[in-house]
Amino acid sequence: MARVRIPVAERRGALLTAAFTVIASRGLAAASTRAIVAEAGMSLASFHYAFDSRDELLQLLITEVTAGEQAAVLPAERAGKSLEQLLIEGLTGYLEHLRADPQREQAMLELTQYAIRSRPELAAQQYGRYQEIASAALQLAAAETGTCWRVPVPTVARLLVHVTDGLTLTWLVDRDEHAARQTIAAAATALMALTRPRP
Amino acid sequence: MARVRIPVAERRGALLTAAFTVIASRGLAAASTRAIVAEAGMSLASFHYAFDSRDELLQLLITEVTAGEQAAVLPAERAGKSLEQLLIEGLTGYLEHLRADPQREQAMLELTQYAIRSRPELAAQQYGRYQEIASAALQLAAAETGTCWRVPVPTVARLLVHVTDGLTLTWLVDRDEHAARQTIAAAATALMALTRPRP
DNA sequence: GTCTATACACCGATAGAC
DNA sequence: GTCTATCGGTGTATAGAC
Repeated sequence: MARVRIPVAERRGALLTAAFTVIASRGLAAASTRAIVAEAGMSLASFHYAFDSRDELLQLLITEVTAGEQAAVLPAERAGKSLEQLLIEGLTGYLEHLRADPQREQAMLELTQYAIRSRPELAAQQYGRYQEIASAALQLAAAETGTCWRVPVPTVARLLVHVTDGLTLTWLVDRDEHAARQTIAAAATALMALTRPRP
Repeated sequence: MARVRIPVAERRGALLTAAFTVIASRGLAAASTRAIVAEAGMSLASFHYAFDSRDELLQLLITEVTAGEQAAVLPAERAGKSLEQLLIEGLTGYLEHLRADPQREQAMLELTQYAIRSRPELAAQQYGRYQEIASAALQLAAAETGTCWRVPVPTVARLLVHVTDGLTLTWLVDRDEHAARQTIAAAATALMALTRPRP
């Protein structure tokens, strides 16, 4: 092994990255401490120098990875577009993100389920963050298109998160891009029923 | 142990049931062959007499459990109700089903993710079945309310499955029944945008 | 056919040399 | 601080008595 002194914070970061890589490529069940240190090129003992336990690493991984989620739902170029168009483009952008790295989203799902069983409050925090991101995007999109929501924005946000979750699960299962695009268009049309022009 | 001869088919059934019980209560990761036979009150050797491997049992469990899914989405009493009302009642019925046995749905999710990694075609079959059930329910509900769908029914069905998946995941995470009901109402309103009166 | 006993790989975690 | 070596435990699967 590479008998080199590495600051513990850096080691922890490397182990977190390695753990996510292993989970994404081979699943949470295969993410043993040994598999993680092999991925990171460290010895097994270094793992337990940086973390007390595998469980501690996984819990930290959940919070880290959730915090890193970006509001990728809003398209960059928004001028002159309708809200329905923004919804379609936003969801399509998410689909592209999913297609570009399916294993990443699958890893997120596995971590969520692990969290539900072992640390429910972490899972709740993760979903709270998703809903905040969705709320902000929905609010901004409405504001920029002279529209407002007829039901409370958090409720629409929750529904939008349902749609992205469903999109993720179903696409991971059947990889049917055409059906996914059709569904996105239908979802956007449906969501428009929850809006009205700004008075 | 209970040195009694049991037909192999019966043993397989008992092991499948026991496996699902263990997965629901303690998670797929905890569903070792030892845990399963303990739940079933058998010896470990009986497991490998009935199944070649743990993996074979899990694959069979996925197909069995999927086939047993019922179209619980349609309310029983439908006369004189609007389509929107039917959608609300159907989704609320699903929420009640989820609240009554959360661990069951969590087990289904864990099995789905296992299938995505190990036998994608099984997962695809599972979701295909969900979409068929949803399609049939949507078609019937529209027919009974003098309505028709403006987009292809399979597309609406896919969206509806997204909503139930999202409902499941988010509710398992935050157990917020009030928010779930608000979201169901919003989803029903939104879906109505995909209908028109029958000509 | 059904059991007990066991083989053998891998797990998380730690002791102790350096 | 970082390593190698090893502990005690559990995993899947099987051998062999009955």
